[in-house]
Amino acid sequence: MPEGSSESYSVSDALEGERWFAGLEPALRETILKGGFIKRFKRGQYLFRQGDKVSGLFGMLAGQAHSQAENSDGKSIVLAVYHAPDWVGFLACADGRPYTFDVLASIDSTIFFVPLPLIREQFHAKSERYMYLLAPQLSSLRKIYLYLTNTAHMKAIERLAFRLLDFSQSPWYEDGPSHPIRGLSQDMLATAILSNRQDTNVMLGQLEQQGLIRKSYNQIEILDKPGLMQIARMAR
Amino acid sequence: MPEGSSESYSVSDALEGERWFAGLEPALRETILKGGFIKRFKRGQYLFRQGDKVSGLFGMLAGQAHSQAENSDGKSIVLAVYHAPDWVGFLACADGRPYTFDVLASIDSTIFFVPLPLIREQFHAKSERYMYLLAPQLSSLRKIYLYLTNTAHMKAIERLAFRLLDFSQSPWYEDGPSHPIRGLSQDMLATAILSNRQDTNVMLGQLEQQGLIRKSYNQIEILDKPGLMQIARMAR
DNA sequence: GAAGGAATGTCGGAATTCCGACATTGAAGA
DNA sequence: TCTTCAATGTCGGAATTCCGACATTCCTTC
Repeated sequence: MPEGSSESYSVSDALEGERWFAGLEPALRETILKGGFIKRFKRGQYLFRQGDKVSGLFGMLAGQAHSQAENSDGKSIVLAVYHAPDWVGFLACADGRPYTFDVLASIDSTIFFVPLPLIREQFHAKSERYMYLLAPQLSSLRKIYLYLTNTAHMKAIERLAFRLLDFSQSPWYEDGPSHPIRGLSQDMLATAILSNRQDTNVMLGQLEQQGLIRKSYNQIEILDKPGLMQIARMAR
Repeated sequence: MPEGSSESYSVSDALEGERWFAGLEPALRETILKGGFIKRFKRGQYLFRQGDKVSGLFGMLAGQAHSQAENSDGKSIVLAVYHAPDWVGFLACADGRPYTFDVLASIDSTIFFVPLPLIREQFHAKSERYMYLLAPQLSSLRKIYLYLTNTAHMKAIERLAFRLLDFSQSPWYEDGPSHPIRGLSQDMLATAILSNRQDTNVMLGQLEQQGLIRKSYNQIEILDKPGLMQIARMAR
């Protein structure tokens, strides 16, 4: 994937594949493409941090990012994983309040940045467009309720299967391709399923044994989505 | 608490105490009060069910309701508790999609019902007002992220303390009074903290021993909010 | 006010999760 | 290539959670 070119047509191509962006009016899309610019993030570099003032909206062009939040003990948990061409930062952009969690590049990434003033001008100021900014958040809320309900009575391995599917897809839509999960250690994955590093390591081994995933250093690939769904009790 | 009178001035008084409603323009408040009506629900009666088409917005006048959702095993978990003068049903009213969870009266309740057509006419059709409908949802989303982060590494008793505080207050705002939690069995409470009936029973006994709560049949009263907050690691 | 069902209280053993310790492997930089 | 540090793999005992079983208490209804 050539991620060197910054001509607007390639950015456009990358982002048109994303449902939210593709659903905007052509003129608005054009304005956004003209008003934003490409930023590169090294692995571990923050797009924004918990408590930061809103800076804008981020569109993943290549690479991968993830969100995490810290509790009062200083332990952090991974909340979601973003792949190209997902957009990141809707919540804070929608209500203007500070970001509620960190988002950082899981691996070196290329990201299209749309500054807040442009967002305000195009969405907030034109109230009929405000809902575009909010719709993804409402769907996100529904998804979280579903997550809470489904994982409530699950064993750790079921939560693991559930989360692997979750992390390999867009946080906003159910369907779409399964990306490999890159740049996340088993330790970080463990925080996302309310488990621990050691048990997560063993459970990943079991899933690999069954041919459902392939794991390597800082990376997990989904091989058998239906198989994982069955373990995650999305069937049964 | 006299809940017999249905004259509009008393409904108005009851609902004015709620921040969202109080924040609307006076004319809009008046329209809502005129366009809605009082409904009474017996304990266990549903306001709406998961999958139902949106019917409208519900304002608690007296009593208590709670939301719950069922997983694929048919086990349900309690998600939130609503006291007067909380409003219920924002999410579905906001995006028009079916309700994502059940809401039912925990005890006999008096509720002010605002039909969907009126909501559409007053909020959706006037796009500058649409954000009023959405703001509570965004705050709800932030709260859930906070919840996920905080409860991730907690022991059951800490989650219990956290949830007792949660359930005794409005789902939408941090501050406000601590209501007693009524009509919820220890079994139902257990589902909300990912624990089981037996252990929840013992833990409630411990909290009562410490003078933090008072429990009785189907009811729990918060006696020492700061004490519970400390256990819930909202201090420490 | 008696009967029936739901909710609470209590035990104890099984299953699961937690977590320190230590060896091994992989990646990045000098 | 060598060094260093992060990530993975593996054990085993401690702590916690799960859950069947059964007695008791409380509410509701007839």
